[in-house]
Amino acid sequence: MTHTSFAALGDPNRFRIVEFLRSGAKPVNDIVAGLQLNQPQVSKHLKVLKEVGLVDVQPRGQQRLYELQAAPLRELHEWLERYRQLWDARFDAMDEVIDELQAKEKCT
Amino acid sequence: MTHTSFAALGDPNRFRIVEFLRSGAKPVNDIVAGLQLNQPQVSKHLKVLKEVGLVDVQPRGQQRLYELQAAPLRELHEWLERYRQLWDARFDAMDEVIDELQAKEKCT
DNA sequence: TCAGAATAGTCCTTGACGGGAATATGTCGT
DNA sequence: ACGACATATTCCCGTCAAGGACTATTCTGA
Repeated sequence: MTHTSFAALGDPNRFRIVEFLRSGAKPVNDIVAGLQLNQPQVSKHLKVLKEVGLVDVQPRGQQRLYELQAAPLRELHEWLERYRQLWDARFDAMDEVIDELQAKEKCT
Repeated sequence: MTHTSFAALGDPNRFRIVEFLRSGAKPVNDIVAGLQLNQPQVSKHLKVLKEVGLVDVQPRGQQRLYELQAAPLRELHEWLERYRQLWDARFDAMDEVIDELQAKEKCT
């Protein structure tokens, strides 16, 4: 569901965590140190982000690597695409370009 | 701020209102009827959406037309673009295309 | 100016959320 | 098995936001 992802990103600290994870998977303590947050709250926020699918965990020794997941972000992006006509004057032109790209794709 | 828009869209009913407004500006009562909500809550949600800039009002007789605003949506879209590499294999190719488009733009 | 329609605001209650502090679980090295 | 480290969970509390019901405002038409 799109709006649950929005809700998760609506919290300032979770938003920061997501931005922090953009540069790659990180263990909890990196987030704690990088964003100056307390460890328990980071774990709690990560739990929420995991529940909505925005991140996934993968154990690495005694630490857990949290990594952004493509699917929900792609979903949000697609949702916003449906509103593109509201601001993008080149909307139609852009559409054509995308079609061209996809056509090229099929040739490979 | 991007995360305030996310917060506003995180509420299920506000999300529905935004989707409902995608087809164009509408008076409050249309939203009330279309989404089966009570009028006061719709007004309250619209107030929130207005505060974060997602909608704007324009009086029309005794009713007020609420309309989606491009700026915040474009902002969200741009924010998500920065995460595109996470899911879009054609990311680099797409980047080139965008550059080309912007180059053409300057020529006009 | 009065009635009625469209919308906004207020008061209240309730449930959810975030933060802090302390504690629990789990894992590694020795 | 033990100690140290990394992370998760629990409890408590204060705050905030959403919905319901009611009321207030503003505009229109007669």
